[in-house]
Amino acid sequence: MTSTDVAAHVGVSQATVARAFSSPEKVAPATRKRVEEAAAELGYVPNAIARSLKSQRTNIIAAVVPSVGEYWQSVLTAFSKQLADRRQQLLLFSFSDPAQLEDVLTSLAQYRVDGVILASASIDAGRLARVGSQQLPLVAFNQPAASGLVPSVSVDNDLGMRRLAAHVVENGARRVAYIGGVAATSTDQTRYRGAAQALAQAGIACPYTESGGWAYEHGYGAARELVELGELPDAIMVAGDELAFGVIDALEDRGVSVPTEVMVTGFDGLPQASWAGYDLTTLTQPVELLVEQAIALLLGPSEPEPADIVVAGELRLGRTTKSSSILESRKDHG
Amino acid sequence: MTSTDVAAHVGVSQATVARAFSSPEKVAPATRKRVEEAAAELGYVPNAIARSLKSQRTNIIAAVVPSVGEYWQSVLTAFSKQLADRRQQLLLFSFSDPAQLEDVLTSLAQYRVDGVILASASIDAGRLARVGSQQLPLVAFNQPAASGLVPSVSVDNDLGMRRLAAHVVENGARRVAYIGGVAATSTDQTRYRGAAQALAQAGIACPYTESGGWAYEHGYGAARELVELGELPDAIMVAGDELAFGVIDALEDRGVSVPTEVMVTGFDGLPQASWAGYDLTTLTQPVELLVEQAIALLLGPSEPEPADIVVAGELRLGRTTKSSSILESRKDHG
DNA sequence: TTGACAAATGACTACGTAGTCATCAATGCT
DNA sequence: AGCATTGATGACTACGTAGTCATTTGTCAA
Repeated sequence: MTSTDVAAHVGVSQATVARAFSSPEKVAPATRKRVEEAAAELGYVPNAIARSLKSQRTNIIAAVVPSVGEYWQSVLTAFSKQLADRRQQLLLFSFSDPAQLEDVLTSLAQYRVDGVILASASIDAGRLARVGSQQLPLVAFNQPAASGLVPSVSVDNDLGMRRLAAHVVENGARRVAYIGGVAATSTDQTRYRGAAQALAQAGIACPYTESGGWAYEHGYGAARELVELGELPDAIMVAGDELAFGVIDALEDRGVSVPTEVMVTGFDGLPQASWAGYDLTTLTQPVELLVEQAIALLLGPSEPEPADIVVAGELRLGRTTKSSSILESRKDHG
Repeated sequence: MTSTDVAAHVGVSQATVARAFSSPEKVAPATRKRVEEAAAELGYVPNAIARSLKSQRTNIIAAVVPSVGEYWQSVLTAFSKQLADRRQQLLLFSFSDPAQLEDVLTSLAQYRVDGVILASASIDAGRLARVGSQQLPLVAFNQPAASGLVPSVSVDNDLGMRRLAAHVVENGARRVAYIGGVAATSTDQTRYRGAAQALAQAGIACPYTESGGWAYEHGYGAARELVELGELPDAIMVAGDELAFGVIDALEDRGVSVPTEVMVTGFDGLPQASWAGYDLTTLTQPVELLVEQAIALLLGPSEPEPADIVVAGELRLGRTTKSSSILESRKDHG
């Protein structure tokens, strides 16, 4: 069913049918009505593929996202919602292994999308630069390594971790451990640096442990090791919320009470952080705002300049760092 | 950069360049090599939009999914992964309100996708039938109401709930309450019916409480009310895992111990159900398998027939229904 | 009444690709 | 040598739309 079919049915030209849909004001009301009725009757809907070929715009935004991880799922949700409001569609390219990225980017290139959201901590700078050198509008999402190479939107990892660090110090932590995700990623590095520097100002060291991933199990495993080594710190700062959930569960499984014996902080502000079961102290990322900025860069009037938009997150205070606990237990023992 | 440009550069016809990419075996190796080199040099990539227009296949599958909910996010992940393996892309259409569905389906129709996955409990049968009456391949995912109207793939809600019910009865439950999601959805109805019938066979009534949604907060709220009314049952069967997490947290917040005082079961088998913090007894949906079936129906050689594929889930036994507890506390009191 | 002008519509074409058919050269067979 | 066969390639065209330009119709003012 094409515009030509409808045209024949109504007795007008194909051009008029096309106009009735793409610029209705250019068609006489009576004609428009007849066209619309015929279209409805015949079940005609304009073909976006053909339109895209003609207009060189697809109204499709591609998102390249890791296929796992609570955080990325929530980001994706936000993108999908906000793009729908702007009548854009989301074409999803997910990958589980950075090695697949090459393939993904290749098939992405074929679709002539209007823009690309590159969201993953595990794309190295070289590849990033290569992708960015194409002419297609690109925005890196929460990927500190992108800075300078391609336009990017990120939460302020450094500031966020500093705030969290300040918070645990205020709450009496004197010995702090840090559990990271994947040490090779810039996100991990930036967050750790923020925490370490802030703690250093308070004269506190902050040993880094790599958990090897960003999932629950990684956090669980890393915390279990920490417990088994003995020497538990007053607080464990964790690089991401999902990791932190694992950390908390590992601690409590082994009879270590959170926050009474050890405080825990996360990072991301996932929905689950607010669940009563965890009630995690974390840095909530303003996901909706970040996504809004990313979309604005992509769909903005001009080509996105390689600017780096950094947005501050919001400190969420949960039960995992209740202030009294450590101080009191310190008194008990002192 | 088009195939024509490359052709001019190499000194062959556009047709040869096109062939070099779409059916390389039809091009002499030497020619192919020259074409590939020129393409690489010029940065030419075939235009999928134009190809789609010509071939009438987009290699794109649309997924219509609710924009919220842990369960749908995990389903989406599975689809995205499995479609990538088959060199298909996923075009995402999410909606937060069933009322938006009309718009979503309209814009979907424009994209001439190769198939549609309709995944939501909240599409009524009438609308479903209307969508199905289009000629485009469609599969309803976990949507019992679709039965007979459009091809569908679902987990066996009835059987699953029966198994869970049998399990809690074996573990000594005598009074059981059911917390549903949205009573108007067929998923909710099917699951409740399964539980109620299985329990009835054991002579146990199973009052239904609607929580009003499928999210954590809904479960939390419903359980809180149950506690405040007093009269706690031995077990609470919950229509979905995410709801169940809320139920568990609400109970424990109010000092009701799970499973010692009240057992809790979920449904879905979300990743979080395996997290140590919850360790929920639930029915794990074989999501990968369900997704595989759905894709097979869509991309299969023939038009999908309105068949209903129902796959059994797997019982996951967690700590939330540890057997001894209720029986022992019963003895203590008895 | 007629010229000027705007509104409405139609004819035509390009977007980039891939399939059909035709053409041409090289090879094998009698 | 002559002819059929095969492989490689080019010319041409359609896919469905929307923009350009030309044409027609209607309206208004001089």
